[in-house]
Amino acid sequence: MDTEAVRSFVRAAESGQFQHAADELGVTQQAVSKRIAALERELEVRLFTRTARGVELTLDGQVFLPHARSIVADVERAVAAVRPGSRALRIDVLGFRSGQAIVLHDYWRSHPEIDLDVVTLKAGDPQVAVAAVRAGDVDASFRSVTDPATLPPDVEVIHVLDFPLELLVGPRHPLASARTLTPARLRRHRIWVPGIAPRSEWAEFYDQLATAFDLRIDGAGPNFGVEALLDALAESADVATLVGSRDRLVWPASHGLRRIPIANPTIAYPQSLILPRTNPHPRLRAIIDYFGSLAPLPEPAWLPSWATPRTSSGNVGGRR
Amino acid sequence: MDTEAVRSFVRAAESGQFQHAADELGVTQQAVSKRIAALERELEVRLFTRTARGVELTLDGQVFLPHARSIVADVERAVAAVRPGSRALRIDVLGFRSGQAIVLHDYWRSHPEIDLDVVTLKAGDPQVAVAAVRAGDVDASFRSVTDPATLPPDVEVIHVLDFPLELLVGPRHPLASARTLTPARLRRHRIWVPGIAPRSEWAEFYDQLATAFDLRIDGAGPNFGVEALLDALAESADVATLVGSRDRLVWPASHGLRRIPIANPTIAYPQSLILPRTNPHPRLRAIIDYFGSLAPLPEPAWLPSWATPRTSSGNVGGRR
DNA sequence: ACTCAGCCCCAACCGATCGTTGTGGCTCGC
DNA sequence: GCGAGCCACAACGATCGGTTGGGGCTGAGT
Repeated sequence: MDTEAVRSFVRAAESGQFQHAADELGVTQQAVSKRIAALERELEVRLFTRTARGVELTLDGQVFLPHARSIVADVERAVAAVRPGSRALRIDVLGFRSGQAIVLHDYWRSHPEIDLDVVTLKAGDPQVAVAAVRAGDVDASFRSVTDPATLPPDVEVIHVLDFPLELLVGPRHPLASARTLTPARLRRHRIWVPGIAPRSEWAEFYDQLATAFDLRIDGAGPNFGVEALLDALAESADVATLVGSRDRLVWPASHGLRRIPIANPTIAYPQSLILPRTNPHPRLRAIIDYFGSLAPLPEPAWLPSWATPRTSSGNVGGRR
Repeated sequence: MDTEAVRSFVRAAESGQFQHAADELGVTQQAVSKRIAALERELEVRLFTRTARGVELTLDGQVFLPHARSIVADVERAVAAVRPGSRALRIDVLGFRSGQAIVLHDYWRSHPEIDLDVVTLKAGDPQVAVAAVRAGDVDASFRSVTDPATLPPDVEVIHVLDFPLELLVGPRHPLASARTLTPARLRRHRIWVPGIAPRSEWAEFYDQLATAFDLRIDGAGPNFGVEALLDALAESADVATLVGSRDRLVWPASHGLRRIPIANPTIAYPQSLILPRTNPHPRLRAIIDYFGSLAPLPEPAWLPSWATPRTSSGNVGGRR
């Protein structure tokens, strides 16, 4: 099916004349006639009754019209989403199930009129994200930035959210029945966070966390994927892991797993948005403001050394 | 834009290989390659990065993918809506603003998974509706039927709803400030219902109504459309009209018009569905049941002689 | 009553496009 | 280093999409 034909159909249905539709579309009336005929052939249905003064929708045409409008609108949105120049707001996240994606989805649900695209640059390396932002491939990248000074001067870093961590344990783990935990209670329990690259922000974060609360955090070992980790946790009586409270995992309930909040202090992982310093996408500001309006971290909170607790209005817009 | 190209894009994105997508679509790999290239040319954007082992979505491709899926789904729904054989449920109403259309819209909102199309056969003549139902052009027609015996035996008539009437008056009318009215209060006030064809169900209805309550109902005069009627009502100090409580008019508030419910007894206009006796659309039953579940008319109620008050389960499925 | 204007469809033509077959280049894995 | 498995490019025939030209139909105006 040719979407130009669908567009012609909509125009013709609106004006009741092929001629008029043809003029609007900049083609001859015969072309419109052929397009409609092709559409009718494909649908095996007559869409218009031809009269001496123009055309009139048949019943089937009447039914098809709203669908046709929907198709046209859909195509236009799709084109606008990728065509250079008129591109929708595009934000890079670490994964579609990550808390980053979840909060963006929440934002979109409360502002459905915003054309927002969420993508993942398949790279752990922050330099890739920075390069994509600078090149304009994405409008902003959701990352954790330990040291803004290492970034080039033409990107801006805004600390937008802190994600509290929760303990994820299987049913046989000694802490499984706790309603809530303090970091001190985690001492001497083995915490397994596979797949952490050395010298990454996560490695640094867990390093500081282990030191601060005297924890046993094990980042070694190969990463066989989330599924394997969950399976291992479900079986084990002594291994736990940490997850962001807003991360969406794959049906944790089906493994009998439990998520246990951590408080006093709350342990949070700080997240920033990397965006170009010049000509950032105008819609970005609204999203950053939205993040600012969300509930702040419960007190007391622990954050790694490179972050200060996000205040509702303090550092928005400034480089940290 | 060719929707086949979009479909190819989705398949290729899913399998990561043009070859595989081509096999599924029953064309050669070269054809898929060309289709994608055409898409990329049209969007002025690269959708895939070509690798030795297949293809991988670019950022733009990643953004385009959900839109593409949406387009494909949209097209499929549009085709299914009109293609003979696999057609969505289609119900004829008197007008898109009529109470009939409103209740169908309510039904659709509570069952959005049902593909439901609402159309209007542009004819007052019930015979046209009956013919359309018999021919299968529509699955059911929403009409008021005074005498089912006059209809051919292969259609079924089910009394599904009664629409209470309200008085519509301008601000200067003596009854304008009433909160509610009885039919007796309408006596000696002029009620104007233009555009009623002689010997139509509406004519018969108003005839019986006028006799029953000794009312002055004036059905004569040319009908210049709803707008003109509303304008006239807004100006006049002595003319009123009757409208269905669920009919949606064109911003009656903007004319300073008031709708005043009528009770003791409630005056209701009975509505039936005409459907084929053999092989009615299976989804129709659910809609009829939904109508049956709606609140019944408030008591006491007046109905024309050809109708009996609808009971919640009594006459559903039977010919009346 | 006749013409004329304004629709639409059909026919003929032409260039662009789509699909095919045949080839070549590229990168993995053996 | 070789072959398997991809994708892109080239050439070719069929089809399609557009245009011009012409004809039929209907309703308005003279």
